[in-house]
Amino acid sequence: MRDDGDSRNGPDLAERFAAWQDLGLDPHSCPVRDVLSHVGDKWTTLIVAALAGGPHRFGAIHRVIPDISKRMLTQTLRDLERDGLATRRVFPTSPPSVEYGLTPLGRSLLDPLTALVAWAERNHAAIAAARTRFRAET
Amino acid sequence: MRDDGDSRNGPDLAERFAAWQDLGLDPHSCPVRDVLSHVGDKWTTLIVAALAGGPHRFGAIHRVIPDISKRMLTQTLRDLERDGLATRRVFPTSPPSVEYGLTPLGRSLLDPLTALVAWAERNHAAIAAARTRFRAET
DNA sequence: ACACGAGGTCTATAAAAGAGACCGACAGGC
DNA sequence: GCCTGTCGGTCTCTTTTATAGACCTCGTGT
Repeated sequence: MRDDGDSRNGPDLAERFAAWQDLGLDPHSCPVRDVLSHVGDKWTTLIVAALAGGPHRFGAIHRVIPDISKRMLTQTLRDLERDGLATRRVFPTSPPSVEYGLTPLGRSLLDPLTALVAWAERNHAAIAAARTRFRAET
Repeated sequence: MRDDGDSRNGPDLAERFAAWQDLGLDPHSCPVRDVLSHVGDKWTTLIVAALAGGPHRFGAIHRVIPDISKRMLTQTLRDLERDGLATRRVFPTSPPSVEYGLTPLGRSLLDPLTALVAWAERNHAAIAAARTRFRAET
């Protein structure tokens, strides 16, 4: 816990960043980039949010996020399953139903994700204002 | 939806998510999606991390993130500037040099971003293991 | 005069996302 | 028995987005 009383974590992130570079500098072996590319993609966050309250079926997720194509929904769920963040359970009913849920690992992502979402909610007005200002200046 | 009371922030995110839907359900007007699509994109996080330690010049950022094309670097920096997260200062030297830095708003993003990066560092081994397992199963 | 480096832009190509038709199995209506 | 609809996908086609890399302008050092 390196709190120098300054409450700045900028240097913290900068330090880590420098460390990644020293340790190889190869972007392909950088786990942070690999992980963040997932977390950051357009649908992953939304789907994880949708599953945060409990397991949902494929159709239910689709209803909750209407503007995702089935193709992307399937793919994103596969990726989540592959990375151990989500579970996929098939019930041999007819028609078959499939239920997706978060693993403990997936649930552990909710914490930082919620922080990020909270930041977005706090600051979207400021961002919108900045955009308006920027457009006016050019 | 079941609530077994042991997942503290799961319901939190699920609640917010439900609230976004109640409040319009239009994904285009959802500020969180708008903001997260930025934060999540491949380069934004890296560039913000690179600027976390202080302002850097265009070429310096490029040297630190070698595998970004100039085109994407320019574009991502423009977006950060547009959204009020980064500043761009041109020095009339020759050849002209341009310095990019974070605004207070940009620095406020470091907090949640650091949390996310920390999560990625903590869990990338588990994710890699899950991937290996998944590949073996199929 | 020439090449060079800074900070870009432009173009051509590759990768990814989106729309939406289709599928296989079964259930219910007629 | 036949038609229709549902569920959880896959397949194909089109559009969007990213990448690589050539090129540009301007001044400077040699």
